Formats: sequence, C-alpha cells, structure tokens
Amino acid sequence: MQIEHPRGRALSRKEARLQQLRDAVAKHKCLHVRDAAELLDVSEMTIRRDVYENAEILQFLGGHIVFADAGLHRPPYDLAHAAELNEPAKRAACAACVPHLKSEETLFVDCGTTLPHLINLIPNDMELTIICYALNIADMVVRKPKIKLVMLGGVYHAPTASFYPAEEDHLLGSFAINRAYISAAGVDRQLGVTCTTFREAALKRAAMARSQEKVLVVDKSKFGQVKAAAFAHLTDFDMLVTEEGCSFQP
Amino acid sequence: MQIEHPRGRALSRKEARLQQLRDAVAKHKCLHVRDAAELLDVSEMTIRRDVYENAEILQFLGGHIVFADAGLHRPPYDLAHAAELNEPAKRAACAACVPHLKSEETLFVDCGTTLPHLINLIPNDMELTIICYALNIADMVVRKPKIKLVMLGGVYHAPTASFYPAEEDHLLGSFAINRAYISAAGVDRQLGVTCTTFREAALKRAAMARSQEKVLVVDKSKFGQVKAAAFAHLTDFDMLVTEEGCSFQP
DNA sequence: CCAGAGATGTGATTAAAGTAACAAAAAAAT
DNA sequence: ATTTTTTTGTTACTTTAATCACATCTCTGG
Repeated sequence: MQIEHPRGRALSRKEARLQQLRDAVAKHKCLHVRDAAELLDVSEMTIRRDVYENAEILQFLGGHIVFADAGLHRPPYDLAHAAELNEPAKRAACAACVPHLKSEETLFVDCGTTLPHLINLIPNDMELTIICYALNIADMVVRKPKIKLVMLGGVYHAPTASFYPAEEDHLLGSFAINRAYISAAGVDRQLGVTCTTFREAALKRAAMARSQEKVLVVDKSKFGQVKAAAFAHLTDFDMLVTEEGCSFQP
Repeated sequence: MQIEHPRGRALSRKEARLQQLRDAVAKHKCLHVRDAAELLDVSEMTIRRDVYENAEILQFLGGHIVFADAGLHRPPYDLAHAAELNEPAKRAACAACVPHLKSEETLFVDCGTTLPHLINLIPNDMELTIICYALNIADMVVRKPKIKLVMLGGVYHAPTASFYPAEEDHLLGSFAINRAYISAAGVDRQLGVTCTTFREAALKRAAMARSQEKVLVVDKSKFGQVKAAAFAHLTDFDMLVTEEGCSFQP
C-alpha cells in the first residue's frame, strides 16, 4: 500500500476536515466532540476516528478535544521542571512581598522560578511599571492589565528563559527603579549571593545599581548554597524575604 | 456567617491540600482525579469538592483536572480573538514560505497573527537565528530547540503584543539579516503596504533596511485595505506570499 | 470534655464517554 | 459501468465519570 499525497488538486474531504478541526481547537483551546461533530457536520464517531488517527496532534480529554502536547510534555522553558521544587515556599516568599507594593512605582523583576509568583499575586487593579528580562516573567506580566511592561531584549538563554543584551554596561542607564526584586540560586554568609551564570550576575548588578531599594527574594533552601557567579553581599540588600516573611537589614 | 482567614498559624488541612493540588496541576498540566486522590491521600470525592469550590482556578475535563482558564477565556494578548480571522489562509501563506527556508540563516520575523504559523511550521531540526520584537512570536520560537532567538526589547504594546524600543534609529545596526518576513494590515496598489501603528511601521522599515531579502506575507483579505501607517511599497519586497503561493517581483 | 458545624468517606445511582461490529455510502481503480 | 477499497454512520454495548444521600470523622469553641 502506498499513500498518495495530493499536490495541486483540492484536499480530500478528510484532510480538509482535519484542518478545520485543528483550527477550531486552536481557537477554542478545547472543543467538545458533540460541538465538533456539529461544526464539521459529521458524526461524533468520525470526529473520534480523526482524532485517533492524528494522535500526535490532537487528543481526547473526557469528551473534549485538546492539543496533544497539552497534557504530556511542554518544553517551553528549561525551567519547567525546576519550577516544581519548593513551589509553596517560593509562593509564600512572594506573598510576603505583596504588602510592600505601592501603586505608581517602577519595579525591576529578576528571572528564575520564584518571582513569577509575585507577578501572579499582584492585584489586578494596581498600576505599576515592571522592567524585566525573562520570558516567563513577561508572560505573566502581560496578563495584568494595569501594568506597564518594559522588556530588556537580547539573545535568548534557555536555561534561565532570559534575554541577555550584547552589552550590559549602560543598558539600564535610562531607567530609574524604585525597587528591584532579585532572586538567587545561593545565599552564603561568607561568599555572598550567587547565581549560575555570569551574564545573569552582570544584569542583576546593573539593576541593583539603578534601584532605590534592593529586595532579595529566596526560599530558605537557598541558604548555604553556593553557585559560580557571585553578584552581591547580603548587606547590599535592604530587605530579605523568604517563606517565613520579611527581614529588614540594619 | 463569617470566614476567618488563618494568619500566622499553619494552614488548615483543606487549604494546604488545595495548594498542593494547584502545584500538581501546574506541574502536570492535567491531572486525573484518581491520581490526585492518591497523591493527596484523600478520596476522589474530596478532590472533586475541592475543585468545585475553586471553580475559578481549577476545572474538570472528563476526569482530569486542568486550570480553569484553559478552555474559557485567555486574555494574554489582545490579539487572541483577531487571530481567529482567516486562520487557514494565514497558515497556508506561511506554509508557502517554508520551502524557501535555509539552515544557518538569520531571519527577521514581524509581529501580528500571521507569522506565528510560520514559526510553528519550521522543522524542529532546522538551525536558524530569528530576530523578533513580538511576544507571541518569541513564545513560539522558544519551543524550537535549534533556533537562536534574539528579542528586541522595549515598552510593551498590548494591541500588537510587541515591544517598541525607545529609539528605533540604529537599533538593528548590529544585525545583518538574510531575510525579513514582514506582515501587514493593508496592501494597496496606490498607497502601498500599511499597518496600524507608527511605531510598528518604523520598526518594519528598520528591519527591511538591514535585510538582504524582504518577503511580505499576507492573506488576500488584506488586499485593498488601507491603514494609517504606510511603511513600504509593494515593489520594495522581493517576494509576496499569500495563501495562493509565492510570487516573485520582477 | 462535649456539642455542633464543617469536612471527608462510602456505596448506590445516573449520566456520559469510549468501543466495537456491522451496514451504508462515497471514492478510487479497473 | 462495476468492482474494490476507503470512509462514514448507526446501533448496541462497556467502561468511566459525575452526582447524591447518608454515615463517619475531625476540628473548634464553650
């Protein structure tokens, strides 16, 4: 048996239907078999067969059709599985930051898997300006209607889901930041605050230099950890926030 | 009746469970009641009740728990509902671009709802460098493992899901682009190629100026349309691609 | 410690989704 | 045109999910 692919001629009924189906699912994100059958004017059984024959694209989820990758593997950022670690602690730390937020301020928000929770927790009616350089942060900020978002561009670095500019030097020169929310991969009393890459460290330093107030947001599992790139001392921060709350620096 | 929210003390069993549940769903994107019940060591019924009581966050989809917004409203970009218009035509136009792609090239990809399809259609093993300034484009590119992504940052503009820099002038000065894929909101024989905002027009022009080859990708519904910001003539493009295929310029 | 409200579990019941087998229709090939 | 193959629809059937009512348990405040 051999499969002939149609070239110039019109698509077969089946192919056309499948394309329509994909479009409909893309549009609604989730489509019931019943509705799909009505929409494409075929029986539910036919819809089911179409989906099964294209299991790589479409999938059933209890009577509804969704894209196949929805439930399985999602590799948007390499962060995806690192995000799972200590999530409750990370969210708790971010929750402790929320009471200190003030409308009309300009904030810098660092990359990583901690601070997206902070964005999530910002009240929808709060007017802020947020400067960031990580794609996962931007993706969250965009969902907040009243926030003005500034993205520092550059080359994408998948492990941190961040963009790093050609020259960090006077990148932030035109910004004045009220508060910088900085995350870290390690906090050590002797070796200071560290992260994994040097580009990241440079950007963090640049942001801190242009900020009135510096806030370090980490869950306590980071204490005692040491990573390659040191970017600050604990005393450089005005506030330290963990899942146990805020502590002001002397 | 009044609801007391726990402050300092430990969370109630129910609250803790709900948090765990949210985390688990965030992690797996889609979790079966049976697994959730086993994971949290409660009965399926309890899981069901938890989900119903938090209908704003979680939702059932045929035995599986997913985030509530998955099937209903998703307001990440204002584009979301404009994207539905002429989707098949847009995808077809992008499909016609695919055969011309060459590995190792540097491409500029414009904003809008047309070109995300192009990113989607790029083979996973093709090595490219893509320069963009729209969040929806970046979100797609990130899913392609072999593509190097460069993002031009700036202030976010929701209607186009794009970032516009402080000064467009010599923004692209350090880039040399093999091919620029440009979209448009209007194509008119007399008034040329147009889009809705002037910032966007400026960026398109800048990209075209730094590109070897300029490709206009539009579905035919754009023909005859005229929008406020003109940025090029049809003759400025080396190729015009619609759902009916490519046409080379003389 | 005990009363009472809220939370959780259990099993029966109902509704819905998934499957299989076969008949009918359409398309392709001869 | 007619045979063959593919596609689609229908029905009955099996499995799974959702709901309900009630019993049990667990906190909390007096």
